[in-house]
Amino acid sequence: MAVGGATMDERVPRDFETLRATILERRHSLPKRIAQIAAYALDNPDDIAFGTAASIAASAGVQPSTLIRFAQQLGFDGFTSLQQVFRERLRERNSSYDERLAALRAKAEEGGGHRAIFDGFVAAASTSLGDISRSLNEAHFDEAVALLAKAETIYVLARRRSYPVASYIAYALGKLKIRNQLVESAAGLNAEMIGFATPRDAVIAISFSPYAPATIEETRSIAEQGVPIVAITDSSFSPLAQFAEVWFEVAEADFGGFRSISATMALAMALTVAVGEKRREAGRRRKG
Amino acid sequence: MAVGGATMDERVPRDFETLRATILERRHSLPKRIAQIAAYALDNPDDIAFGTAASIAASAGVQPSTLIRFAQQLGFDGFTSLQQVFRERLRERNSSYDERLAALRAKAEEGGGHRAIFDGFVAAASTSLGDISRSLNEAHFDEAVALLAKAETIYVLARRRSYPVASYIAYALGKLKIRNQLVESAAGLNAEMIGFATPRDAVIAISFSPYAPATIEETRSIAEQGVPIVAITDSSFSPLAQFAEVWFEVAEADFGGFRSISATMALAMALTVAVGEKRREAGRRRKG
DNA sequence: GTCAATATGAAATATTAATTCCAATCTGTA
DNA sequence: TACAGATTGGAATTAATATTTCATATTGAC
Repeated sequence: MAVGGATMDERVPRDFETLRATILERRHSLPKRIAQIAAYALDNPDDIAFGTAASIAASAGVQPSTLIRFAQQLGFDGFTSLQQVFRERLRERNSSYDERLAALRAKAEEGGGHRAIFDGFVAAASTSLGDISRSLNEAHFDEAVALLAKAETIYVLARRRSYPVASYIAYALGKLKIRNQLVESAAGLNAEMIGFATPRDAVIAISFSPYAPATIEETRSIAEQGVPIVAITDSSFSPLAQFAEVWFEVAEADFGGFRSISATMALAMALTVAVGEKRREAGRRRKG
Repeated sequence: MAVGGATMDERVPRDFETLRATILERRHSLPKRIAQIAAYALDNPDDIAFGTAASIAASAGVQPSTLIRFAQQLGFDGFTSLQQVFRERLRERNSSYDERLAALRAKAEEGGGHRAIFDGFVAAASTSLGDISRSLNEAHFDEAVALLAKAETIYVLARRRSYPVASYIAYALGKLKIRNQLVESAAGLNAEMIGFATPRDAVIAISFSPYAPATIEETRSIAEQGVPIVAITDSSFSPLAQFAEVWFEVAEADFGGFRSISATMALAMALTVAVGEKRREAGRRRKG
């Protein structure tokens, strides 16, 4: 019908930035209450995204009907469609890193030069760090630190892609004078090495899909000896999770088929240093 | 009524992480359709935040009533209160990257326990990535890639703190089917290993202050054989710089006496993958 | 100051969405 | 195989929310 068509003739802002620009442009020609809700909308976009017409109107100090008139003045056919724009904004913000990564991937694939590859890895690392920073469970972290701090020897277990992390942990533990054993015998003596572990020791096991069979097997075996295990892995379905006293799920972004390990590294370093701190504290208490 | 009180007694997850943990914990004891919506919720948290019960149920392939039962099983009194948790998550996420980084750093500095240690390492890694992203010399990068791409064997040389980077490079080169040799003989045969290198090979040497003497010594020795060297190090005064055809200066931020290695890792991965790309291209040209 | 046009408030209504209910189906057990 | 209990689907009901309407107030031009 023609009436419906009429509203479509106007340029209805489809994204937040356009909407924002439109509001700012018309700001001075808007009636008082409409201007009031307009200002509120730009100041509290999240409230518009999630609130109800009634709750938003109340917060802004106007009537719900005013809110709808505001939406209509901008060319929307009601509050609901105006709200969509505010919701879309949140969704996009949220996925901006993923999109950036996707863009870089595309650029690298179509031959955007080496710089694109480099940027891609930096972006993957940043994304992973952001994710882990949001998702780390503090209680688990404390638990893991406590468990590792009281271990006589910390065994470190990892293969393939995770091996660099293990070697870094071993290096850092060594610098902190914490007895540790990196399980990586070239002579094939891993089983024997693991055999020495007792329940007074502890294990850090690291493995990501596709899980290196050797890591799984060794973790199982050492778990059966009653040695407590801290696992760093990539999903709750990981075979490591079932053996572990505490486990961390780390989601690393990938680029060009290679996953970042920055988040895992950051977690590993934090664990190591926190264990060192805790030991120092404990040592001081014993002496003092 | 007592029924209402009963639901409040249970620990209702108030934040997304707790909710997530609760779901994962009960995952196996949930009925089929409930488990289905549970998996959907964790995979598509944004949809839960924005959708209606009907739309979400349809996307997940269940009935709206199932969605409500799911919420109730978790202790919420309905879908609406479950949804609040998902919305809150989006609001929190929303704060900008820089703001969060600044917050992390502040918190880490004022020493707020274990979480602060973790935040400190994340902040250090993020800072380092930002720095390298700004300072990387593209021409040097291209040069290094060209040099490495035409090598018969790539020797990788690093000790101590840099060793994890070397082992990761070796792993990645291996996956890309690029012949390489990680110089790390436990049997003390490094000198012999290096002896095989010719000017048709190439070296990636990584070392940061305080430079591991072995790395320096081996790099000198291999340079004298006329093998071209790409170095990753931390300043122009680095002893590695003088031997290298191309060298990168990487400034890593530190926390608690431990430097990040995220930037070095990102550079290493980018170099590796770029070399792989270049070889693929060259291969195609030769065949086509 | 009066009038018309515009804007606003508040309640009524229409719409949409969440929740409940009950019959049907599945699952495990005797 | 029969049964009880749990689970599920789908319609009916209830609650909530957006929108419309209309009376009232405000504004600006003459």
